[in-house]
Amino acid sequence: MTPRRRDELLAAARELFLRKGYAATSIADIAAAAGASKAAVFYHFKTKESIAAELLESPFTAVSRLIERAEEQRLSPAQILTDYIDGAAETGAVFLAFASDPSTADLIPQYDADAACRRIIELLAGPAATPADRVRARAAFAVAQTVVPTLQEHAGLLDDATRQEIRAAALRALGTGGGS
Amino acid sequence: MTPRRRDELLAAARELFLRKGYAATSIADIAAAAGASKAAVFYHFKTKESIAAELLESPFTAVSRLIERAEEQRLSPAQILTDYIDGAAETGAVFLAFASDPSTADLIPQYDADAACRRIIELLAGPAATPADRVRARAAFAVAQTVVPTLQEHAGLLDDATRQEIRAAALRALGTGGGS
DNA sequence: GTCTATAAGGGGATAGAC
DNA sequence: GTCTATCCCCTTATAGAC
Repeated sequence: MTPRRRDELLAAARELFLRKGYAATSIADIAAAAGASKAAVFYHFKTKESIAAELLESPFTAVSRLIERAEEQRLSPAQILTDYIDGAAETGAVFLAFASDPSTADLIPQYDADAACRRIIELLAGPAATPADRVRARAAFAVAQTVVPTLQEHAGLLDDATRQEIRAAALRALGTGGGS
Repeated sequence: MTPRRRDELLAAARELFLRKGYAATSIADIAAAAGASKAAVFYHFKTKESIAAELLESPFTAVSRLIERAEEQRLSPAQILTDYIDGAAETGAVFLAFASDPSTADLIPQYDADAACRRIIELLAGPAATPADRVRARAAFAVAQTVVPTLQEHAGLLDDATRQEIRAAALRALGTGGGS
């Protein structure tokens, strides 16, 4: 009932997609990293794409929900950044890694990480944003993205102090007090 | 004497590497984008790698020289960030794009963009850096990297005001006055 | 469920005509 | 210099034995 192998393959795929990118990772790479054969991969997953889709599903819906809440409840930039950073830290930065991997553009149309990022930046910039506002919003979002390399250096774990430090830097980059 | 075709191919390759990433861009893509055949690409360039190497050479040496100067003359974080952003804006952000494309890791050992980025972050963090210092240095560097999407939105041109805005956001993220 | 073997296609790269 | 045609390997994906 518990297909352990499947999880090992999924974990191997995640690690490789994060380190080498989606396009540069082959099914053979994934199989070898999990100590299995290529055919085993295709027994557990229909296509290479579907592996990416499975890895991305939960992180992507988390970000989507954040965007919805931000729009409906008019969350402040500080709240958006905090939620985004916490979510990224918890889901192991898969969303960010895929969003910044150009070879995954248009891979899974339902999970358009790039569009989600652009929307978040718009929300950070505010309703009547000037070009300068957008530059600052992009800067703040870029700081939030540093959870990826930070996670990699901290062996997949982000302590609270580090998370706060990233959040503070993002807010400073945004250049506001963080209020509504 | 002036092989125009070569420059067109180089320009097409740059555009595609930036948009889709190195691994996801095929020789056929490059040839089609320049209105040529695959064989034409291999007449002008020995390998696909060599195209990347040629695109990366000038931006990489610019960054290398910045690192050398920063080490020898003990440049301040503000000076390093300013130079880096200006250099990135001038070289069309090729360096940054390759540095953030995971599929180019170890492509050209001489041009290790990732190592260069880590070195710059160390220099920004300072000699006796705490973990928090490193987080802030990474944040500032991440802000500098936003020249990539910003250039893309501004059709390859960064006006002085925008450049200053990015620079200011990076310095705020770093959390210092920008002094020595 | 996992394997070996293989099909089908795309990738980088070459040969040779023009 | 540029093309068409081709080579060969690697990639995704499938078939079928165990």
